[in-house]
Amino acid sequence: MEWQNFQEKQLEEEEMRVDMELGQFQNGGLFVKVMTDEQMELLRKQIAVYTMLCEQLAQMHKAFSVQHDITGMRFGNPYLDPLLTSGGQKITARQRWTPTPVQLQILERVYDECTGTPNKQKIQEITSELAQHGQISETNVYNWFQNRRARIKRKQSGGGSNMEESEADTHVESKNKNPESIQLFENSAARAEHIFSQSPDIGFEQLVGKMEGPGSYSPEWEVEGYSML
Amino acid sequence: MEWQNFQEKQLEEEEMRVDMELGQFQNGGLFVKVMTDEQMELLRKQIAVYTMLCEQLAQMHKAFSVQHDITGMRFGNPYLDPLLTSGGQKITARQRWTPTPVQLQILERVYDECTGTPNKQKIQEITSELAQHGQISETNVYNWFQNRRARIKRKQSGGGSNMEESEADTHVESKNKNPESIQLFENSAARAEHIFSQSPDIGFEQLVGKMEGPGSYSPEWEVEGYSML
DNA sequence: TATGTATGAATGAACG
DNA sequence: CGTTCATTCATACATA
Repeated sequence: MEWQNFQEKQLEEEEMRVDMELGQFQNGGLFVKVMTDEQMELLRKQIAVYTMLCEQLAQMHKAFSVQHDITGMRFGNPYLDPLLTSGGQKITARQRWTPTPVQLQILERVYDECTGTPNKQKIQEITSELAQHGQISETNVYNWFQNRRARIKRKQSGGGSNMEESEADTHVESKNKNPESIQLFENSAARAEHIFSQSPDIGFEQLVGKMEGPGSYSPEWEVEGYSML
Repeated sequence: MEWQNFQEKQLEEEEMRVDMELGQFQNGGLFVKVMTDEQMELLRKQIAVYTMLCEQLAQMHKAFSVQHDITGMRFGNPYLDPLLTSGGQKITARQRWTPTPVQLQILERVYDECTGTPNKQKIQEITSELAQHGQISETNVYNWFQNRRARIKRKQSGGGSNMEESEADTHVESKNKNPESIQLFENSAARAEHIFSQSPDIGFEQLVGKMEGPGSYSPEWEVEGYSML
C-alpha cells in the first residue's frame, strides 16, 4: 500500500535524525549514544503509549480476524474472542495465584467444615495459615470460596436436566445464541476484509503475532542490557 | 486491583534497573544515559515495529469507527448490540450491562469529581450523558457507584497484603521459558497503565487521534530533539 | 502446536 | 451500605 512506503520513508528519516541529534562520543573504546534523563523519560512514555495502543489495537485486529474467518468459512463458531480485559482489565498480562497442593488441601478441609459463609475474620485466619505454605492473599482466599460455592451450586442445579448455559458448555456452539452479534461482526468482517485482505501483509501478521504470543518474544525485541519497557 | 499494585511495584523496580544498567556519567554538566550502537539499533527496530503496528491498526480503527462506534463497544460483547439490531429476535438478551470504555471513562471521572453518593438528580444526569455512548439505565449507574464505593472501601480496610512477589517461589510457573522477555513486555504494560493511571482505556481515543492527526503531535509526544514517529 | 478444561479474578446485580 | 450471588473473562495446564 501507499502508506507503507510512506512509512518506511519516514522511518529512514527518523533513523537519521536520531543519529544526528543524539550526542555521540567515545566511552571506553566504544562509540555510544547519549540521552538526558528527560529524553529517556519521554522515550519511555512514548513507548508505553505505543505499547498500549498496539495491544489494544492488536486485539481488535485479532477479533476481527476471527470474525472474518468465520464468515469466510463456516457457520459454526461464533465464539467471540474474549478480550479487553474488560476494561482494561485489561489487556495486561495478569498473573494469577495458583494454590499449592497443600493450600488446596487446607482450603477444602475448611470448606467442608464451615458450611456457612466465611466472614472476614475467618478469611484472615485462613489466609495466615495458608501463608505458611506459600504466597497468598486474603483476596485469593475470598475468591476461592466464592468460586467454590458458585461452582458447586451450579453443578448441582445443572446436573439434572438442561445444562442451561453453564460455563461448562461455554465452549463452542453454546455461544451460537446470538445471531445479532454475528451479524454485527459480519459487517465488521467486511470492513476488515476491505482493509486487510486486499493487501497480503505478511509482515504485519507476524508482528501482531509477536504481540499476542504466549510470552516468548523474539530476542530482537529486547534491547540488550536493559529494557525500555 | 491487587495485581495493579503489584505491577506498579514491578514498574518501580524496572525503572531503577534501567538507571543502573545504562551507562551513566556526566556530560557537559548533565547526567546522561548511554547506549551502544547495538542497543540503539535494537531500540530502533522495536520502535519501528511499534510505529508500523500502531499506524496500521489505527487506520483500521478509524475505518471501523466510521461504521460502528467501535470504541464504544467491547469486542467480545454481544450484549448490548442485539437491542439495537433490527430483525432477529434477541433470543436470550443478556441481562447484564457492561459499560463501554467510553462510559467507564466518564463514570470514573464523575466518581473522582463528586465525592459522596450521587443523588437521584445526579444519577439521571449521568445516565443521560452515558446513554449517548450506549445502552444504559439509571439502575446501571446506581449499581456502578454502589459497587465502586463498596469495593474501594473493602480494598482499603482489608489492609491488604497482595501477591507482592511473583509466585516464582510459591508454586512455580515452569511455563516461563522466557522470563526476561515476558517481563519486558509486562513492564511495558504496567507502564502504560501507570501513565493512564488506573483507567487503561482512558485516552485511547485521544492517543489514536494523535496518531492520525494532521501532523502536529503534542509536545509531550516528542522526545525533545527528535521525534519517534 | 492446537484445542479443551479447570479455575482465579473481575464485576453487574441483588439481597438483608 | 455491606455482603453475597451470578456471570463472564482470562490464564494455567492438560491433552491430542
